[in-house]
Amino acid sequence: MKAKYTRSQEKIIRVLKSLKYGISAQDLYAELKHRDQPLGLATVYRALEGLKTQGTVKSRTLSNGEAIYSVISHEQHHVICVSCGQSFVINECPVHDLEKRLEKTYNFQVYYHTLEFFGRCHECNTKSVL
Amino acid sequence: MKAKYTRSQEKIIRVLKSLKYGISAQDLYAELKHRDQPLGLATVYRALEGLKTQGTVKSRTLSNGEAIYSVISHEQHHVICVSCGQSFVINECPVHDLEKRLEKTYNFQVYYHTLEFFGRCHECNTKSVL
DNA sequence: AATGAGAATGATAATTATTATCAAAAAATC
DNA sequence: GATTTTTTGATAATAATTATCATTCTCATT
Repeated sequence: MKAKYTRSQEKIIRVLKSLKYGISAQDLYAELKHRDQPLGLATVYRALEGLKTQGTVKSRTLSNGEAIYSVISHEQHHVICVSCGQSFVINECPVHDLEKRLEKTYNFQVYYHTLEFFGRCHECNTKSVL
Repeated sequence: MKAKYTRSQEKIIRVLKSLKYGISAQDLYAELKHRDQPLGLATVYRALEGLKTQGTVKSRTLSNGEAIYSVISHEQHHVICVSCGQSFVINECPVHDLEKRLEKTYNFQVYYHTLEFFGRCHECNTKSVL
């Protein structure tokens, strides 16, 4: 287990920890510039990639292809409407037992998991929007 | 609830049902051509989008940004190595109770959910690959 | 302090999946 | 059968991500 981060990674961790929700790489790039801690876009991507493989940061990919990054800490899952795209956060999570079992069965070290429910929100359902 | 599909959508459903695992839009496009049922690429995307909002098809997005589509039927979740990218299929799923509860709490119609565990596989862990 | 090897960085080009556009073809409706 | 609407396909446009490569920084060793 190494624990050293590059300067870029440290900047990024600081920003991520200051945010309540995840952020895209592009927005992170803008946010760093805004905080007078600018990093090249390529560096942002590289640093995030590194943090991800080290298990410090997690990402979930939206359906438009952009990835949302956040530090691995508080569990936070989502309910997403396939019609309007709006998403709610949920905090319950019943998979911890399964997680433990998977680690044994597959000899796999689990860093984090994602759980997302897709469907239609009340509004889109009543509007019968397609 | 309408249930009519376009011709393209029917072709696509037929292919998806014949596959044991999900497939990307690009590969689906190639597969359709290969089966002498060619569709334009734009049509493939459009049809999938439609099937998704109707709740017939689900997708999960890989970290490289490409979306994997499959018919909503058998539950199938994944364990994914953040280092080598390999993924295993798991069939257990302990979230059905939660799902029912969410539908009530949020007045949300859940079509499907995704559950993915990210971490490092045994091989990458022992190799200490970064 | 100077040096030198290797890692990290940044500007930019290249890649790739997806979406938008728009005219032609097909289906549905009258 | 004419017309209106929907679907389709070729292709251009978009946008996120990755590759390239020259430059800069780190830091161990002299």
